Amino acid sequence: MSELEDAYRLEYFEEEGFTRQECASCGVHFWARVDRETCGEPPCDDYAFIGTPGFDETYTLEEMRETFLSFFEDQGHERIEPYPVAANRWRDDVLLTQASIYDFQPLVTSGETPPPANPLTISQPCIRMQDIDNVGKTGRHTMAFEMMAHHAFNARDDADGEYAYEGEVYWKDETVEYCDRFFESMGVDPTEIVYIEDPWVGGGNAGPAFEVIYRGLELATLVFMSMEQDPDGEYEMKDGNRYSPMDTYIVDTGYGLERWTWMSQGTPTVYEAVYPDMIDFLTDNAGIDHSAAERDLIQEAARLSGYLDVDEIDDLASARAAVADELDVDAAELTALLEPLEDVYAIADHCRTLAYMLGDGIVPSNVGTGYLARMVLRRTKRLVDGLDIDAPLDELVDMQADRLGYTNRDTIRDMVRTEERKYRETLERGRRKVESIAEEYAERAEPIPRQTLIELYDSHGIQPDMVADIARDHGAAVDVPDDFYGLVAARHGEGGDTESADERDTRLADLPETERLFYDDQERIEFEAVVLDVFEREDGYDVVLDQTMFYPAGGGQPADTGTLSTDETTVEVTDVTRRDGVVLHRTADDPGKGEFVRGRIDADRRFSLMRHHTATHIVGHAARQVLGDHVRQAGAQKDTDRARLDIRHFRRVSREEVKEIERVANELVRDNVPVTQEWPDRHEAEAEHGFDLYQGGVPPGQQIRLIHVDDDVQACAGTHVSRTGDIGAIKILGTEPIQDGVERLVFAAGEAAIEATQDTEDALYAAADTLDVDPEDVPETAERFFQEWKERGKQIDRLKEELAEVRAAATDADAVDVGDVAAVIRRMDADADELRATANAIVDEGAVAVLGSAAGGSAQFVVGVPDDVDLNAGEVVGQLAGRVGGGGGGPPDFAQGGGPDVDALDDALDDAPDVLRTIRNT
RNA sequence: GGGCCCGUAGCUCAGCGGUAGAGCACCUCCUUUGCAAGGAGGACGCCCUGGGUUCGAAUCCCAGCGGGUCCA
Repeated sequence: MSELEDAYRLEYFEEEGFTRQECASCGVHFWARVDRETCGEPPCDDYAFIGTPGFDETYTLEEMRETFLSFFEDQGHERIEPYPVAANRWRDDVLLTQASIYDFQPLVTSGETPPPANPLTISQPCIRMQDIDNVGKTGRHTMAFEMMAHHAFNARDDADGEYAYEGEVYWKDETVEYCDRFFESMGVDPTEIVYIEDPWVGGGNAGPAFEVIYRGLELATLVFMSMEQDPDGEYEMKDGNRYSPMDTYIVDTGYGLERWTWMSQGTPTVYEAVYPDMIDFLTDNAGIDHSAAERDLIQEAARLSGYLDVDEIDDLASARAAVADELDVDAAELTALLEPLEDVYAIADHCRTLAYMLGDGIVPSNVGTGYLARMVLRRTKRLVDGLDIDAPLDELVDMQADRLGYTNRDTIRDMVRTEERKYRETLERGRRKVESIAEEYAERAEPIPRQTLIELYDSHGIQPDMVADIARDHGAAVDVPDDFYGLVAARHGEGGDTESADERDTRLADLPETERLFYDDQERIEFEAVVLDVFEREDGYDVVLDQTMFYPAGGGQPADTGTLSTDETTVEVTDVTRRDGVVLHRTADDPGKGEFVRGRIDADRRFSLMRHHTATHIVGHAARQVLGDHVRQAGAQKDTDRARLDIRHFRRVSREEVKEIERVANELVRDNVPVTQEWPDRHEAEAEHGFDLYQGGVPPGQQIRLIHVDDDVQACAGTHVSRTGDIGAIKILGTEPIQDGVERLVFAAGEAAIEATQDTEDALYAAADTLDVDPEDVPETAERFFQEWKERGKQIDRLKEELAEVRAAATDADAVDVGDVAAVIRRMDADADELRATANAIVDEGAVAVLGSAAGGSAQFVVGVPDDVDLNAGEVVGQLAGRVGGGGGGPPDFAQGGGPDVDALDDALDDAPDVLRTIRNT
């Protein structure tokens, strides 16, 4: 780490008279214009702005954002619109946007695509779930925040590769100077600013960085991203990995909008500065009312709250006690005073988090970002209930959604209400389950075991403290282990990383990118090309051409098939893939390197895939119109006879909605609008259409291909029909839930739609034929038949009872004396039900019943014994069944059994009297 | 995407190889007519679907469908 020391010696520091100093308390190195004892950051120093704002003027959140952005605009930066908080919309390695630099990873930072502007400034909404436990308690942590930033993307002049930007815009000195100047524009005395050296590591990159401290508060972080992970790298960073310099180097700054606003107001906590209206509403509603003395105490405690960071202290209670000690008040009293306020702060923050998430189209679910949204919502709900706030949660979230300017507020509220209902149901289910378990253990005077506790949480989502509460009411003890969540994690085991060793074919890397002709004319099926190379594979050959009409598998569209012909031979193309821009045609035979070939693709297959692909766009578009703007693609797969589109939605799609989607989709087909493609600059496309472009993933490159169908625009590499009318018809075949929050729509397009409809009709006609009614009468008739069938079942049961009684009445005839009781031994070939009923009837007459049957292909016995007779029916059956090669058993008064040897049945029954006598006598 | 739990009467669930059960709700009668009333009787089940194991499956195994939950 010390190897980086030189990286912090800036000319700017020299010119401005900064000196490098070491904190007497924590030992970190920092730069300041005047000599200091400590680094300025808690716990080495206290907050020095609570009640005494640190800037000349006070700002609201909106004013501060605007001030920052226009300051950097004046310094030559272009202002960029913020990205969604759902970062998985443009990258697959993270779920949520946690910093402004996320917007530009990985394609811009690696130099593959250019930034939307350079340099640029932005205020990016972010969500950091890892801060969730700190929210409300420290006074400065928020889960949702805006990171104001300016970025500059530089590439080394001596770099080997080609990069989407070149040269140096600016680097460390300018970045620190901008920071100083922005502080000065706020009226800050520059001698109070401290730059702490704090190397940064994250996401495979690293570099030197400064934390910027003013009056005890970290207001900005200036990161100089310049290294990438490299096992042979010369620098070892704090994460234990080695890093080496990279060809691009990037200024990555983060100015916390909320903290700057807070600094300007000097309120006890950041929350009061950021959303004062909501805090007022919540405190009022929760009935929190403080005396002047209490308010003073709260303010005093706030000054010291910087010590409370649950990540850095062992025990919140003792840290709180230390604060109480300092203020000379009772710790319990202080806690009682602060805790409701902390919950109010947390609620306001969580509601903002939810507004961002749901507003940006995250649908609550059991996976991915949806699961995070669900967790936040449930936590918020618990806090709201804990404070007895009677405003509905959807209204609280809506207050933040309104403030943040979202337009889909009705959908947001709908999703919140749906989630609340699901949570309530889960809690009710859990309560019943825990109650019955608690009663059981209370009765046995045992504590509820850990294993049960863990299972309740893991399988039913019931928090251990809730189990403890309910158990106490029922008088059962619970032992909640300290490392409870660790035990849960252990239950899940280790998730092994699967490494994909992608062996690069050097011959392949030397080949030029294959020209893709299918974009020029998507309906052509023949072309000519030159075979550039042929790779022998285990099961055939991969043929590389200079240009091709074959579509390689991708974007949920399967590859084309067809033939490649030379003058001498024709080879079948069975699969087509694309690697690093090179299209590989899999064939059974080698057409010959350097040969001139005519390619011909299977037109029926391709056109069917095209119809399904365009239909997928249309169905998605229609679903968005019918279900709401939050609907987006979660996956898609096209085939020749059907396609499926997985969409994010917070409810099952009803039959009515399916019909409506189908109607809207077919309307678009009948309108016969043109389907067009274009290759605009990616940033222009993003600016014009937003990230909803990337329904099927984010393509690399400076230019991206867009497909327009009516108002629908998507980045898409697939092949499409030229007019919607070419699809013919779209038939939605069904829906199925893929996971919570994701519904699959299965549909067929064109001829496949007709065939699918015919298949459905065939099934109906077959049913109608069997029932011998008209197709339209099938539902009614089926209903009637089913009712009648059930009625007959009952009737048969009644008749069997009667029959059994009649049979039993004839007992005397073939009764045998077995000691002092009578036994009826009889063969009657009937099913098990009848045997049982008859045996029961005989037992009611006071006799032992031994019945045998060969019905149903096997020998069966039923033995019944009256209450007052000392004979074990199970033993009898066991012995008899043994004689027919099987087994049996049951309770002492009524047993059943049998075996496969039907021929031995009569002999077994003949032996039955002896068996009975023997068993009675032993 | 992975793990775990659950599908039985209208509802909530028990039963976990041997004749399908309880509470609530429902219907009839009695007693009362005071806030979850009491008593007697009654009706109500493709035990999610399809395979397998077994003499025998609601019960065990496999697959599917449906619901829930935890984790990444």
